[in-house]
Amino acid sequence: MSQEEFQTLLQFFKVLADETRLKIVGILAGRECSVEELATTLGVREPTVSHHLTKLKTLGLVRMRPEGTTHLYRLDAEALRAANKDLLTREKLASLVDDMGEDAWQRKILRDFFDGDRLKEIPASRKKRDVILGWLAEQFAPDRRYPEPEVNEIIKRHHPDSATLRRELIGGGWMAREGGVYWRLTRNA
Amino acid sequence: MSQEEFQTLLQFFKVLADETRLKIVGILAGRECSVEELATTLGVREPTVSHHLTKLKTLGLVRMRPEGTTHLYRLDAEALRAANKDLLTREKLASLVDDMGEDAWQRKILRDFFDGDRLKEIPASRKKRDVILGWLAEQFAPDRRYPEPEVNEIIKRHHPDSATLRRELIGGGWMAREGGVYWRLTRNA
DNA sequence: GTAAAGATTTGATACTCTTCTAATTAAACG
DNA sequence: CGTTTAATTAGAAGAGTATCAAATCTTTAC
Repeated sequence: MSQEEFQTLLQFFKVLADETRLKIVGILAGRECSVEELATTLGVREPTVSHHLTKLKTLGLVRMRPEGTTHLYRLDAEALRAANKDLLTREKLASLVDDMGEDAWQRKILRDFFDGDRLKEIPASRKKRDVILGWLAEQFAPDRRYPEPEVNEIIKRHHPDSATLRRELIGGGWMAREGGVYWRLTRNA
Repeated sequence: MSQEEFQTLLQFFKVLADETRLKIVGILAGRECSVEELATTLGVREPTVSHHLTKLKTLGLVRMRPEGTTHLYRLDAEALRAANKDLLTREKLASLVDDMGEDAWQRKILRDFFDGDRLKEIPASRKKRDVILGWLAEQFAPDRRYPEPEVNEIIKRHHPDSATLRRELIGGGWMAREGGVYWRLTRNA
């Protein structure tokens, strides 16, 4: 599962989302630098630079090499290339949240529009109506055939306007009809 | 010039460096959503989602399509691909700060170690010594030849230990010697 | 071994930005 | 045209974090 991967990506953006830190990365892309040199170049104090460098180190973006008492930092080009590789493809992003589905929202819609088994009203917005129709379709067995009067009866358990809802179930592709007989379609996931 | 480009990149990271916002991008990568749907899915209030969506809009990462009174948002896949393209190559980063050179730091070193024309001491650290030696080399004309006594004399204007400094100038590649004659080298940039 | 240089850690302050509630706007529908 | 639904804007409270000064640590140099 990709919850960790999501957090990694988020951490990556957080680390780079600071002006000073991004400048440090830019400077180190060009040359090896000591902490003091970075501080004077950036116009900040050494502790600030140290602080930022530790954050960059957690991503593995910079490497340190001691020389005497000074610490020379440089950019890890390999890590940079790896990080940039497919950082933001649509597929990657979608996969990071694919487990966080639409369920929560759909449950809320059902809660909002149902009073027990009774449908309080038919939602005006298409997306909400689809949620209701999806639920309604599930009240029919997938492998059975229903004559029109039975369809109406089942719908009327939940809402009086069976004609409109029956039409919507057909038009939305939730159910099919041939002659006077109806059956439920299993929807494209 | 690339100051604007730097700010753009920084802004990009800032916008994506938020957990809620990154989740929104992930969700919209998979399907078109209303503000309300995003809110319930994420477990936050609508105004919060609106706030994040405006930030994402400034990057052009999301597009809005009104349907009735609801606003349906979707990810702009083209913008995403463009943003990801070479986001973080070393060359790109280096070019973003190439005008912010080492000058500030070098001036500080010269200020620290010089008292007027007199070099107070020879820095122990290699990088600092290089700055001093670079300055010292500039005291020699690039197209002249200097006998050793003259080299010593020029160095002694700034520091008594002409022997050490003369050796360092040769060893560091700042000057060259043949027989008893010295001349300045123009350094690799 | 003591001192000095350079870097890091600690603790405090200030600032930015997320999130909320409440108020406002925009659009559809009777 | 008012009413309702959905979204946005305004304003405030709170969390997170960049920065600094002071203290500590670590390594070299005399």
